[in-house]
Amino acid sequence: MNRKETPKPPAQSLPESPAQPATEASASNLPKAYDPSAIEQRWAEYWVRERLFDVPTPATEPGAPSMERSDMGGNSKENFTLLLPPPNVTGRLHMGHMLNQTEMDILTRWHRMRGQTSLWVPGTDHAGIATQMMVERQLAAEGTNRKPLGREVFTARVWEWKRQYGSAITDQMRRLGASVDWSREYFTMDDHLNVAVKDAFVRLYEQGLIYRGSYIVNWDPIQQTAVSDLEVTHEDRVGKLYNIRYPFADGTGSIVVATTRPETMLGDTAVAVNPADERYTAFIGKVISLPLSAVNGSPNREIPVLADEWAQPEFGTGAVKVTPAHDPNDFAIGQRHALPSLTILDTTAHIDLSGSPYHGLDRFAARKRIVADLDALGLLVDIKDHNLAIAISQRSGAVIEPRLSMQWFLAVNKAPEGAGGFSPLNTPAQEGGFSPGGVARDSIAAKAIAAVREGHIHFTPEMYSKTYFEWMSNIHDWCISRQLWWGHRIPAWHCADCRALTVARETPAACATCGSANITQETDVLDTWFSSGLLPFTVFGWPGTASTNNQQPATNNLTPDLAAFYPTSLLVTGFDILFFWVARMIMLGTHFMLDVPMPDGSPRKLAEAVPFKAVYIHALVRDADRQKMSKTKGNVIDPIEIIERFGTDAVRFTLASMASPGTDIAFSEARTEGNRAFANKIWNAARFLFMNLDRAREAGIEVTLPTHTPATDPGAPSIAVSSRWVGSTTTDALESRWILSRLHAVSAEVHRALSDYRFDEAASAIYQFFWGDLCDWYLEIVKLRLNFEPTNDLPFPTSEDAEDSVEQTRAALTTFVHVFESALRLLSPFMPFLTEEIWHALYAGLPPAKSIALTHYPQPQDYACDEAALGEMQTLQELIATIRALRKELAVPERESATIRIHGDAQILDSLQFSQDILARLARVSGIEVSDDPLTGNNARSTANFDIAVLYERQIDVPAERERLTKDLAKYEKGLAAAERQLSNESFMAKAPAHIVEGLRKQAAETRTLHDKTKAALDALPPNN
RNA sequence: GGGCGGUUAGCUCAGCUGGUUAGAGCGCCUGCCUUACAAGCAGGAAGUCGGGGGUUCGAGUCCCUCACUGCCCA
Repeated sequence: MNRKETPKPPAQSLPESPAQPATEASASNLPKAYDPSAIEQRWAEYWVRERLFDVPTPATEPGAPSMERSDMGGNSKENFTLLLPPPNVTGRLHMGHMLNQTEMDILTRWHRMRGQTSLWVPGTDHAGIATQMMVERQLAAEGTNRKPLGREVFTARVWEWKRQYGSAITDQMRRLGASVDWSREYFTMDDHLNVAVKDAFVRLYEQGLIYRGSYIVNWDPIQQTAVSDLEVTHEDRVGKLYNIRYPFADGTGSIVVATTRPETMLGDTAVAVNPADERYTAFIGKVISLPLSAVNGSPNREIPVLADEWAQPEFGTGAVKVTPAHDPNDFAIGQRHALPSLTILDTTAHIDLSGSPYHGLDRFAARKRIVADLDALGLLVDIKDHNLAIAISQRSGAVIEPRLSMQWFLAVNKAPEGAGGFSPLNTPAQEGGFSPGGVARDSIAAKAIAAVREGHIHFTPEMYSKTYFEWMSNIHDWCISRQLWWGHRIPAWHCADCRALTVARETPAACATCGSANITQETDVLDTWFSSGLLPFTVFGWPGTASTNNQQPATNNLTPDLAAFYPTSLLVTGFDILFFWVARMIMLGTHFMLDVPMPDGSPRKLAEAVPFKAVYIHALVRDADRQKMSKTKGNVIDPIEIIERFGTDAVRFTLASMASPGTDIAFSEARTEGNRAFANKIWNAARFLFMNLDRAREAGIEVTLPTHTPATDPGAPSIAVSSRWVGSTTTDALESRWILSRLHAVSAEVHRALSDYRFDEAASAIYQFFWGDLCDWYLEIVKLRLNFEPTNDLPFPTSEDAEDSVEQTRAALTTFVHVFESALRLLSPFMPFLTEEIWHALYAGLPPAKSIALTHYPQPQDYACDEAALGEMQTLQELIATIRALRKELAVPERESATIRIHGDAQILDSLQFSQDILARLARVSGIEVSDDPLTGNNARSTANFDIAVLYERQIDVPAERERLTKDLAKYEKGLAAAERQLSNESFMAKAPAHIVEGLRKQAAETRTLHDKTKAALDALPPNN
């Protein structure tokens, strides 16, 4: 490899010269405690600068062998592709992002290391309202607003804002170590994406799936735009229910209506009662003189009483006022009865009724005045407290004002039309309204439902598919227009002469209907989610017709990138955008991509038209008290601040280890601290390794570092070549055979866990292995084998002994360094910074690959599994633990050695013979006596396999010992009783599977032994004091 | 109102298709500065698996029911 491309030597650990021998990784210049801040920035920059994770567009035709280059690491042929859910360009990194990106990064790094072409595409979203708000806030501070600036100047300001601040969140991402392909970074307002959005819009329009019409929409009076149903939240509040008397025009009486919004009475065009409500049947058809409705001194308007099922007899008085222009339900009633719609509120929710005394009043001020005036007229019957759900705009917090206005809709339940043909308003469905006729076959929604139902997209956790179906089958047409200036402007032009619409990809010169040049472009922009819903194929160049340099020419819209990377493998996201984004990507992806042929030219099936094959929905990150983080509560945890305190790796590891599907994460600083300790543990294990490599070098012992065969493809992982130590033989030391077997097991476990998105299980398996197995046991034992002054330890050294000792040290150190390097690779996707640092230090500036992230991920088949070694080691561990516990109980001073006496079967005694040195070191055993008889004394303990005694004069704490033994005895008695009950149960013996019965028998026998031994020990105990 | 979750050690959470005596991290108690690591080492205590009922040879796991709690939709 090109040495110039190796990173600048880490300040902490790498020697200045990159040309040091491999074994010169040195412990002397590594600080005792791991300091993440000293290394993270450097590696984050290195990964980006060296473009390590860029994936070029495949040069060959799709499906060619270059994409299936590797046979290592199991089933690694398929590409692994995923899209980063684009954060808002206005955003700042929060814990949700960090969890999301940690999970994606772990998976991407894992797949990459397994040899798959792994492409993770980053980008940011232009976030219509949010971004417009940022700039409007700036303008407000300057004492102006967007109106006097005009649209062009304003959008230029937004672009300027984006240029200045738009990379804040991606800069933060770099800090997380996200292994994305930065060369493919996009912004949803990029030119080529704009081309794609326009193209998609025009196609949908031509298919008759986009229509324009006047419907009730959720109107945000602060932003002065329509927002979709999804952008509205409902809050339960205590409001008032006003009962108002409406007198009949003929003076024969009155009817009392109930309403929560009296100010809208100015726009009433009817009163509705239920046809079955006998109280009112006589009134149907009567005419009301609507109070307060007079304008310019004219008489009050007259409105009818009509019958409609929607009026519920049990609600209020059973009679409801109907305001079609300001209530979705009333609008529906208006449609049914052909009522006029009277808009009495302007876009800022002020009364707009010239000549009325209420004209110009804000809706809430108008309410007060109207209620007071009604009261004065004696028409206010009463006011009651009433629980109601208030619709709030998610963005601005404004109370939504349902408003009748001209909007653009995407018909989701309608089959597309063959070609062209705008069918105006033939689907009078609307958001918040009623979608007639269910879901049409071939409709956008139908395909999206089928994609999941037929298993082409799989949700994890599974239950989210239920939520998805529930929503999809009740879906309304999607209001896609927004009255904003920032966003993809709708490619439609209005003709001032013939009023026809011209919808086109390129700005037309004249009206398509009458040829008039007197045309103006639609001022509305598209809902941000419309453009982000297209991303899974537009980021890969669809439709392939534009001439910008990012674009690839394509026939039938199949660009080389689409051929190579579509469908993407996975989407990782939170459930909060399941409908906003996930469902819409599925709808738009299946709709558009079904028209794009497969690379071999065959028609694309639904299975290959989906935008992704799997969706992993992750949890919400809450605070330590399980409270949802919110700015108003002030409990927001800033990931950057946490990272600065604990290090990125520790935070990543914490999130991963708490990420079990289905449950929210209560972010715990204590656990983060624990994982920082884990990082430190690894750091120190590395120091220990380096120290011994130093010593070996000084002693002239040559140790071969793990080699990696360089990858032939750029971006492909190197393969660790480990033949010497992988095939461990029975002549190798126990701890070697054991630790390799553990590596075998943990590799398998991590593979399984990550395949199931069980980040928690994968993290815990690695943690357990690295700390529990490697550090606590293997490393302690290997200390025995590392003998750099061979002759000193032996009473009568011979040259042969010396050679043996050197060989033993070399073998041990070689295994150690290989095991450790494997463990680093295993951990790397979870803790990329720490492992990168240590790995480079190990190779002393001459690493066999540019990054540990480009090496091979440990696979079970890389490590020999030695069942005998596992069993032997387990017994040894049990022996040591028992001796340690006994010593503690006998209060043997920590540093003092003691003789033990053991009673056990031949196998145990046999293995003991080879493990004397281990016992000596790990349990401070100075001598071993074998006893033919069982041991039950004060200083003895029993397990199912052996009895052991520590020969030490000091008396034990008799009462404490009695308590312990009594407790144990009770436990054994209980267990024994349970086991015997089972074993004497005929139906159990008849029906339970053999291995269960066998297991229980064995267990019962062991418990019996323990019980008897414990009983004996208890009996042997002298009386208290 | 409709739907979907959750309730396991002091805290935060695992526990796969029902199967041997329910696990982890943190915290807690005790003893150790054993030259990789005190962000450490060793030992230890701690759970009637929300209540009740049922199915089963066998239930933390399946079913019913109640309680509490969270979320989504209206």
